Amino acid sequence: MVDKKSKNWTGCPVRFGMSQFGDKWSFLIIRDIMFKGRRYYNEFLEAGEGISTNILANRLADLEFNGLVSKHQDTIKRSKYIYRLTEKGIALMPMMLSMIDWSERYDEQTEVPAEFIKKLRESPEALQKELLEQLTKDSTNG
Amino acid sequence: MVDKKSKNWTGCPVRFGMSQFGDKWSFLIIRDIMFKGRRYYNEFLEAGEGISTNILANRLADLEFNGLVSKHQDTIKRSKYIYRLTEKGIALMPMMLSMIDWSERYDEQTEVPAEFIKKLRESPEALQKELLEQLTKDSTNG
DNA sequence: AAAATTGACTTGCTTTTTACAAGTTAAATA
DNA sequence: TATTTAACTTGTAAAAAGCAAGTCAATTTT
Repeated sequence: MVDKKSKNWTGCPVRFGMSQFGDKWSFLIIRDIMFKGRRYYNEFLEAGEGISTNILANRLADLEFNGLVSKHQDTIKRSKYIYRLTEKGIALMPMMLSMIDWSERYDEQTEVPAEFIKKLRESPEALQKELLEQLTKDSTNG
Repeated sequence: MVDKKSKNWTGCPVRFGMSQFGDKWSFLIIRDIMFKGRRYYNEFLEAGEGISTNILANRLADLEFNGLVSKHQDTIKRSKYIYRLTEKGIALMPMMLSMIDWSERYDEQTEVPAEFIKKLRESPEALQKELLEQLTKDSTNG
């Protein structure tokens, strides 16, 4: 959990960030939506890192509560819920890309595609625009 | 703790990042060194968020183990230890600055100085260079 | 030189979170 | 009508965090 109760987590920007999305699983969920096109509870579960169902539900609720993620019923299949990044969530993209850039440098076993990293370093604006379109286009649902 | 045992945390850059610095306290320690000029155990303790002594020791050890932070005896007062960011740690600056930029936007009670945020948005290179000099100059010790 | 203090932890114990397995519920198929 | 799918919830054990107190070496003070 990312702290809710406790004192005052506003003010300092790093502390504020931590209170909004500052735990491992939140980052991974944001990654899944932002870069992997995942949008359903099920898809997050199958992400590979093995998050537990209760933790996932909890983190999605936190992220929604903090306004980073929105939750809507799927219009076609009403038993499903679509999770999306809000504008506030999408605005984390530069931070996420910086992290990716860093990890590519320091993880010897990085799996970041060479093409992606090249684009990130040579024309970050273009890459960001591309990713943003992916996030926004959104296949009619919700 | 930021996971040590468990499977394979390399590969995915977000997952890798989480394994290297992916918890609240680690971020706050990095902030303290990077932006507040703190370098001693004591100074981290007094940071205001109230980290426990054992957790602080543990996180510093993790960060050192991961090569983000270095630890050296203070040359003047040998009972003290100086903690610094390594190059690898310093390389997180763009990510930290992106987070600060984001928080300034979304935290209504942000305390980021207007001057700082202006510089960050108008001439990020210059700001980064300034901050870097602060980190590198380093008052003769260690 | 002895006593007190500083600085950086470590230890023990309680509380809070996380992880894992199993169960529930509504909606959509078969 | 009976299954299956999708998204959770609940219960419980294990791990991590938080808190207070204690250790220990290097200063400083008396």
